[in-house]
Amino acid sequence: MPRLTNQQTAKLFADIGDLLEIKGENRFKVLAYRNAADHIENLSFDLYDYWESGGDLRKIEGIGQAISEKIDEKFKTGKLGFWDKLAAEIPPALVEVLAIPDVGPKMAKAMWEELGLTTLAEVKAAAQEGKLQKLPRMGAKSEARILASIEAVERRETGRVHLGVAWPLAMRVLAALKDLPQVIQIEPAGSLRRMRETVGDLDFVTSTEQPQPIMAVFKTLPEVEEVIAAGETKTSVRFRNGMQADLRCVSPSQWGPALNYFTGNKNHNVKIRELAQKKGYSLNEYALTRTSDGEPLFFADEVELYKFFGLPYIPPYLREDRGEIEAAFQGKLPAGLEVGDIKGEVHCHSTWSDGQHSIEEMARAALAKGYQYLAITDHSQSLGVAGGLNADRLAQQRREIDEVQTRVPNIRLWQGSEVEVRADGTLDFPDEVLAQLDYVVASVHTGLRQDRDTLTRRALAAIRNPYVKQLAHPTGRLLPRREGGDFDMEALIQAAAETGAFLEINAAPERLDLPDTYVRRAIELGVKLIINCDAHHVEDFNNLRFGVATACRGWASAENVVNTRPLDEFVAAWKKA
DNA sequence: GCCGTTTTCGGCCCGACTGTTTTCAGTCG
Repeated sequence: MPRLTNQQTAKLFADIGDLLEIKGENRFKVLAYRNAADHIENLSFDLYDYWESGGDLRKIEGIGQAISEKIDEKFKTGKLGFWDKLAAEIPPALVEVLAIPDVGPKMAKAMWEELGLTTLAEVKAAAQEGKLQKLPRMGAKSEARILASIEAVERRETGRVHLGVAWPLAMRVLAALKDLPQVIQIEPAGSLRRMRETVGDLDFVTSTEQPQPIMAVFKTLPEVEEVIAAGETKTSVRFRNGMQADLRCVSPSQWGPALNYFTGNKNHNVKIRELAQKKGYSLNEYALTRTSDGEPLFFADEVELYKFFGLPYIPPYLREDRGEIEAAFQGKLPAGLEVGDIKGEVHCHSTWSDGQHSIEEMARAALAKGYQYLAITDHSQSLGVAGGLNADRLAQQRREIDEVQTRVPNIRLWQGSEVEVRADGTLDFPDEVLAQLDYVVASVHTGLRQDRDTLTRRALAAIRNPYVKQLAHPTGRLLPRREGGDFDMEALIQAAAETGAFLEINAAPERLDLPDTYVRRAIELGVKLIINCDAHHVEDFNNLRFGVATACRGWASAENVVNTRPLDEFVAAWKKA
């Protein structure tokens, strides 16, 4: 039976939720399916493996009797009778109609029932012909907006972007607003503040007594293409790159709940609100209100808000409803780590292969970051497109590294290599060449479409090679869209735990690989993690914040990340079992 | 459909903004 990934299983139940909503099913039932989908997507282990080895599906939050039976049926037979029945009632293509911004379940249902439209293309054609206006509560303006949304979807402008796009944009907006005299506090919120690997919209929250002048500047930023909505306290715009951004203004006394509310994620907020309810309060984005007499309590910051519930401060990167509230109650939140904890890196490139800067420039840039050590790991011979080095050139490069070391003595330099794991599972250099290198990184760049067994065998061979200290970007994914190879990640993580090989958290924003959910699993199994920028340019060292955030989102602390250790201790950690 | 230190039944988070309205439904976050 074809195995399903967590993402595929989650999509199945999310789609069921969508179709049930269009059908007009009880909204809590709809919510239950979406909630189950969210939890499945966030699991730190593979659901299919868990099921296959007899794990109790109902132990997973959000999964009860009905959904566990559906998972069982789907995994066992590859089919789901409930889905087939539902799909016969409601055209499944409506899921993509529902994905159009400004089209919700009511509209999708009306388009289908009254106009017979079931696909994105059909809705677009109808909008162009002015037919949508025949629907109730639908005028020319709504029709035009829907058409514009469809075109944006087709240009792929409404999807999510990785942090390498979202972060600099958010920083530019912040820079333009933060010094305005009316601004008391301002923060980016939403998934960017949580440092999620991809970001859909940008959210900004500001505390002020005078929202209008701030929103006026926001609306006229050079990046703004269109003002979508502009009210008393909220403005929404679309930037030229297609991203939407919201600015919300609250008074300073409301800052704590507001920042918390707009940071999310949604399910974390729901849990916090449930806590409020149990204490006899109702929480909104402005205040906590006592249900009995309507008396509001204000919080000037998030620390005070969490404290009210008897909780320590929960950092934004943990707020994903992955058990952080329960852990906080038990005093078991991970300590996390910071950019400044990283003492060196062992995966970067120079002009010897596809890097933009010389070894000396890279060394000086790393030193300027305060690093104690750096390994230059240019590509190996078979990666021709990236100027991979053969054994002869490696020997030449060794001489240059030695020279640079004498000129830049305050950082320890190593010669490494990012060695290709070839399609047949062998490494790109024989052991006698690997033995001459100070540090060996193994990477699977090619053949990522191979089947699960083949791919997994390749990666395992690399992990188990005695000279390989680290597996780089283990899944091979490229954000925001290309999924990684179909590796048996559980097997890779276990092998890393057994051998002492490091698993990389590649900090390049298009990778962030290991993904945070696997980071968490790796920590559970005692794997030593390592964060590298995979720098091809001196500026790339600034991506470290994304890698550190990914580690934190996977519940890491400094002790789980080997390159938080100073030089001697780091070298001591190299020993493999 | 899920869930339970008040419960196996009866709850399930809340507000801003828009468009087409004559007081509010729909969508979003």
